[in-house]
Amino acid sequence: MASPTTDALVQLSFVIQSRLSDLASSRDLSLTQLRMLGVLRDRRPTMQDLAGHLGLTKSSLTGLIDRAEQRSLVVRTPDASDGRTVRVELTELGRSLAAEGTVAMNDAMDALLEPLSASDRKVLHRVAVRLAEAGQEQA
Amino acid sequence: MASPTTDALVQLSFVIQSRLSDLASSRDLSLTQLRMLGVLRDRRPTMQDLAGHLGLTKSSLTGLIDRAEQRSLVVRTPDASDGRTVRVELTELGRSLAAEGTVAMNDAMDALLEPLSASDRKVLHRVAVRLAEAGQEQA
DNA sequence: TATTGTTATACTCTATAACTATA
DNA sequence: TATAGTTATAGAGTATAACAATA
Repeated sequence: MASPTTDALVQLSFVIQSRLSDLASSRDLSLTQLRMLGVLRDRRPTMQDLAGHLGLTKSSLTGLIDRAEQRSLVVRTPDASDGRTVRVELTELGRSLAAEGTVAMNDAMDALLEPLSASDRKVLHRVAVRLAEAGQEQA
Repeated sequence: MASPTTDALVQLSFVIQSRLSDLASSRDLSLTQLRMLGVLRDRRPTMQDLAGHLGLTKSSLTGLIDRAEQRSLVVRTPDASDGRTVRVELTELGRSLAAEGTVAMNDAMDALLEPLSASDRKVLHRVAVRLAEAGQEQA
């Protein structure tokens, strides 16, 4: 048997992912696309950097950006200083979808956390920050 | 901007999913297949029930079980009392993989939680149980 | 008629390997 | 040669709609 804490944490992560997935697909986005839009809100990365942020190979990213570009969510722009490099940025449409997605995410998480006491929320916040940092460093 | 708590929780869920994914793919399983094996550890469900547990359509499940059956992880068995119904159960190989996966999951979660104090773990446990329950009821 | 499951089809996501263009 | 990105190819996962078999 899985330990009770393992089980609860894993289940919670599936609950969160499922909320995010629903929220994305109600806007005809995949979860990967929603993450990608989120990353681009404050960056104009190269293809390779973006692949790194999302944990994808460069060829996977090519396809992802192809589909997003077809939908006018992002554009590829040449890099002035290196002819091999391509930078990706949001279009206006992409930016508004990204902003909308962020609001929806906050609402969904607020709803999920609603049953918790203020002190539990505080602890959860602190613990989540710490674990997320530790987890991403290791990866 | 996403609220700090939303951000941390969402990131944490991605960290957990990524750990689980790694753990699954090191055994040549997808995360969905690993979940499916976990569900079958203590059930012998119909195709439809299993689809419900995993949040998939019946046709998606047909493909998933086709692939798992080709790898001898599960078997389809006819239901004695209803000729339309198919039940799915683990093979010995599937059962040992499922058990191994559970152990690996516990180890991975223990490693992730290692930096937390005992009291933080206690709160996290209680909160995760509560949120996971609430989240799954709603779904 | 209603239910259970499969098939046909299509699309997204992902990867590996080979390729092109630039440095 | 090395790096950035794309293309070719393949397979998993997912869904919708049409179908077959059973109830």
